[in-house]
Amino acid sequence: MKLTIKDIAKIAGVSPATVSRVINKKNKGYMKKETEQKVLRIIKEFGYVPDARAKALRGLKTHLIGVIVPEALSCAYQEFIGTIVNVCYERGYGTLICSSENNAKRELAYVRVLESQRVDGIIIISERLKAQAVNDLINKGIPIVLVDEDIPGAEAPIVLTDYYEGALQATQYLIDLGHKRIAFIKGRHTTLSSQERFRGYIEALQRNSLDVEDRLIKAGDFTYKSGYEATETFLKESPDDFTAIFCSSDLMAFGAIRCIQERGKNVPTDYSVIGFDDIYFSAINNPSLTTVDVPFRKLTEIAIDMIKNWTEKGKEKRSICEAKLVVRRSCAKMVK
Amino acid sequence: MKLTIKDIAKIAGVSPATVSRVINKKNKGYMKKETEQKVLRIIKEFGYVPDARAKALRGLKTHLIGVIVPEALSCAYQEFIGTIVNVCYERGYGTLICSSENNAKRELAYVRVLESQRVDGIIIISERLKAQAVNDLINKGIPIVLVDEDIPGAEAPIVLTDYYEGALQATQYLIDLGHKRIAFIKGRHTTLSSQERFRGYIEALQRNSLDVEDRLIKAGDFTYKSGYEATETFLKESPDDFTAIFCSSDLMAFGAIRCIQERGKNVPTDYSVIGFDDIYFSAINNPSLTTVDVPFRKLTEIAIDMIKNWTEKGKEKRSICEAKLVVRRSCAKMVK
DNA sequence: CTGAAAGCGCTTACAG
DNA sequence: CTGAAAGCGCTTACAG
Repeated sequence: MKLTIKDIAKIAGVSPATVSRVINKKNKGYMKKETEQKVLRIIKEFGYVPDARAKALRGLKTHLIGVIVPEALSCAYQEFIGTIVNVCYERGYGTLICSSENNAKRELAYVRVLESQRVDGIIIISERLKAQAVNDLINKGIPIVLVDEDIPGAEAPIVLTDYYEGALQATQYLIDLGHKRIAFIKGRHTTLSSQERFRGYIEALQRNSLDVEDRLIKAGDFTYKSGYEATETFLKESPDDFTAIFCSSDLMAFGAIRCIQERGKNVPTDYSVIGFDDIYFSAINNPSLTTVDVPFRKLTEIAIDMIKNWTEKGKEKRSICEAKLVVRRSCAKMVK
Repeated sequence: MKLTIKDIAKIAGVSPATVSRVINKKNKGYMKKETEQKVLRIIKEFGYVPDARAKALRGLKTHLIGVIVPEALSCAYQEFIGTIVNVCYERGYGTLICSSENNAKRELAYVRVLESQRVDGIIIISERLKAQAVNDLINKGIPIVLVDEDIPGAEAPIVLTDYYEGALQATQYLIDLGHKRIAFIKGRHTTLSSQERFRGYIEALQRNSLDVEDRLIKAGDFTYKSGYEATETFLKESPDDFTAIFCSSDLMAFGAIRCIQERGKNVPTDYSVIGFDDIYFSAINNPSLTTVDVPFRKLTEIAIDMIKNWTEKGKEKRSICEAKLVVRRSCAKMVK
């Protein structure tokens, strides 16, 4: 038995328009107190909940925000998703979570879903979406905010984290600890995140007049496994050529640490390891991980506010959040 | 410039009805091939995406599923959320993620949102929602599936994991390893999950004629911190009275392990530790964690299929999934 | 202070 | 094979 505004109107002996006004608190003060009370009582008694779709059809907001992330089962994005859900709730939005699973087709399918649902805005983390697709959406009046990845040519506001500066600090921290030969494991290098982290590493070495050595730089893809394997190679090829490893993600850092430990070496006394992201587990790991914090909540709040206060010229907004070094116990001073 | 079906109809020189038929592949074969082709071409050219809300208003499905979890920032639920998003995609649904953050008011607010959005079904994990609220929803025609927590009196199908059997196996595993004094740390004990895990532990001890000792049983709340603290107490009060700890969650197990390690003892040679959930990090932790796997994907698939194939009598369905012991390296044979 | 009527963007019998 | 018309559940000028 699904109730409509007409049913409530009939029961209350008023018109649907009046019920609507009560619900939306329109004509406040102009309405007879007793009419309002009666309608309110009946709504409550019968458990009537207005149809948001009908409302939205009339031009009102859907109060839904769509989110597209690259992966739903990776730690960092999971924390991001959780944070978005919470911030959306605080701002009065429901959250439609979509994961492209790094698949362009799937991503486009989700974009269509979000468009057809007429969400009030979309937060996108994507390294493969075309500028054209983003601009089409914006031209149709759907606010889009890019997070973490820039899409050249897209006329959408963007919220970034200063990964470059974060990586610079992390590397400098290792250098200050006395490390001169610092290995680096890249993330999925098609991403801006990975490129920026790498850029910060290089810059720090150069500022300190340290050599950038190709054999101390390996490709990875942000996963535990890739961190483990890259470290395995380092350890096999040049075990005495480095004293620290900077990993582009915490997960890779865990892989690196595990690999080192399994070979009977110690972190941080034999090798220092530093990560990036500061996921939940970094504080729990043994040794706890020194890493660079990505301010998920801040990013989310800015992105949602951009959607909430969307204006035509808002398209050009660019916001950059700070990434802070979090010192724990996976790095030690060089003694020799 | 937002397009409607009328715009497309006008451009194509046909009626909205015809456009609708093309989109929904109605009257297949009865339609002139060239009309169909033309309409399709124009839809594509102008990037027209039908309004799902208008469709739904006419009585069609929204293709949206709502999910209510207790916490959005806890590891196990994050994996659950990620899995649900993926399974929903596979089954053709968008996913509206809601987190009650263990707050009854917030949970009810979300229930209203999901109802107002007229989702095709709701998956609920809740220890506090009233049967009345669930039944109201069902009577309004919204399919509900309860997961993990039973709500007595609710006339909704339910999908459970056999935590009792899982805990029984885990405890038996420790006993078979030679452990006779096994400590236990409960989860948030208002949950069925925690109670069932505890019940399995007790049953295993009794089957093996081992004493159930109150001082070896402590309260916890599933978190890392509570696992750490309970272990701290065990170690202080009766360090020689137990040789293994069974924790009601992996997170608590990590806390236990960390606490033991910080006191200079070893896991598993001094104390064996076993967890529950098998979250991603369990395989990565050092030592890797022996635990009981909760089949998230299976649970999700069953729940979504129940929604998809909803019938009146489906309300009585009950499905119980198996929880399997996953042996890793945090438990060892007793030597003394 | 309140109601009747139009209309949001669709789909679907009903005609033809 | 296709169109005109009604209606899904709301809100909002427009009247009164």
